[in-house]
This record gives sequence, C-alpha cells and structure tokens, in this order.
Amino acid sequence: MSVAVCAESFRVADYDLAATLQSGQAFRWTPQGGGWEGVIGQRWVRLRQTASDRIDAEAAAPVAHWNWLRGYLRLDDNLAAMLATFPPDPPLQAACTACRGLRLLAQDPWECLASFILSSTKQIVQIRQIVERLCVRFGTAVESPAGTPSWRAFPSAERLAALPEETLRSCGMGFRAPYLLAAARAVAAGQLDLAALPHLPLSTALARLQTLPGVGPKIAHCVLLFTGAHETAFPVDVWVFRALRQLYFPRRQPSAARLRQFTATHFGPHAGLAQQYLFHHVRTQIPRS
DNA sequence: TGCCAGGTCATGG
DNA sequence: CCATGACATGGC
Repeated sequence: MSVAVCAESFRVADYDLAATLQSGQAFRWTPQGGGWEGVIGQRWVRLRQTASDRIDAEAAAPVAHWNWLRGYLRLDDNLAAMLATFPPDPPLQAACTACRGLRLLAQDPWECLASFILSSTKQIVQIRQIVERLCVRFGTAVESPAGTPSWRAFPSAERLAALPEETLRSCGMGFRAPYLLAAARAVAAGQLDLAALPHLPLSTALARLQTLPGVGPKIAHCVLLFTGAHETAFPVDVWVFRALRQLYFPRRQPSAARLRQFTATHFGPHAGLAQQYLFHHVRTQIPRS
C-alpha cells in the first residue's frame, strides 16, 4: 500500500527524540535512515530530529492536522517547568542532567496495556519481537510511502479477543497468552473502560487495571504513566528498584511498604517523569542491557 | 550452556 | 506483611 506523504516540522525545546523513543515506554519505533519509523493509531509515521530544537515528521496523506502527533509526543509539555517540581536531591538531578530532553509519551491505552502485559520478565528486545509478531499477524495494514517496509497497526482488542489462546501463544508470549486474551476480552466487551482511567483517582485507576489477571502494580503504573493518564504513576521494576535502593537507601533495605510510600511522596506532582529519568539513567549508565 | 529478563500469582511462614 | 518458586521463551 503506497501513498503520498505529508510533512511538517515542529520546533521543540529540551526534546531528545531518540532517548524518548528508546526509553522502554514504547516498543515499535524502528531506526530508519537517521530517523524513526512507526505507527501511531492507524497511521504510518516517520520522525527525525534535525536539530536540537527541531523534529521533522512525515505521515501518510491525507493529514488534516497534526494534533494526534502533538498529543502522542507531548510536544506541548513544558519540560523545564516539570523538572522544576522535582526534589533537589543529587541522584535525581544527576539523572536529569545525564538524560536531558527525555520525555514521556501519551500512547494508545490498549496498545500500551497489551504491550506491558507482554513485558513481564522479558527483555525489551523480546517484548519488541512479540509485539511485532502480533502486528504482522493480526494488525490491519496501514498505508505507507513506496520504499518503506509494509507496516501494520497494533491489533485491536476486538481482533485479539476473537483468537484462541493457542494462536496468541504461537507468537512466543508463553504464559502471558491467557493474560493478554483476558485483557482483550475485558476491553472488547466494554467491561474495562480504558478511556475512563485518566478521570479516575490514581488509586481507583490502578485497582481497575489490576482486576485483570497478569496485571499487578508495576504494569498498572506503566499503563497509567505512558498513556499520559496519571503524572504521579510510578512503576517500580527491577531497575528502578535497584536504583532507588542504591541512591536513596544505601544503608538498609527498605520494606516494600516503605518504598511504596517513598515513591508516592518524595518526587512530587511529576513523579512518573522522575521515575523515567531514573530508569533511563541506570539503564544507559551501567554497561550492557 | 546456563542465566536472566521494565512481573504476577499461589502458597506457606 | 514477607519469602519462595513456577510460569514460557529466547538473547547474550
């Protein structure tokens, strides 16, 4: 499917596109000719940071407006103002300095939920592989310009809900197959309203997500943070846990409860962004992985 | 070859 | 509450 392209250029400040797209919050962006290709919703997109203050975008025509991209990339966030709310502690400030321009995205809730259900005890490379297989096999084709690989949308909840568990399992997701299927069915049936999550209190939104099998606190926080639903969502995975322990509790291991209380209070109104800086910092500083 | 991966769940102190 | 093991699969 070949189609004409519409282009636009956005002025940005403090935006590191590469770091943002590779920071483990989204799993489909692919480096391509000095830029990044991917799909947002039902649309093929190519992004390229051409200067520290500029991001160029191309998308399959027609493009009536670019609000969907502004929204996804959160281009209207005032990063400096958000960083200014952070506590002035040395570890966090070091992470902010090292990862200048790292941003949060506002992704589609279903794709984000499904992807993070697949993420448990998987390396990011493998999560990407499973997601890719799902898209190739069950996603609808999206139009892209000649010369680009064929791209597909992330499969809808309805589509996945109709599949047998074994078919999902054959994408290499192992024991996560029944979890993904249950989530797809809950969303497709309207039993879980993802669109409502931003309007609920954080604790309620977390509880809703955690009614799904295979969705615990970590994945629930990820979904609420990476869809732009809750700024104080604070996923604690193995990396963030190690970072928090080393940086803030060097003496003695904090209890789970103590740690939860700390992450819920110490980092302020943009705690989730702080989490992303800590995560990306430890993952890029420390050799390998 | 074996260890381990952006976890969660069930079980037993 | 806290600790432990199982759960599939594959990169390194």
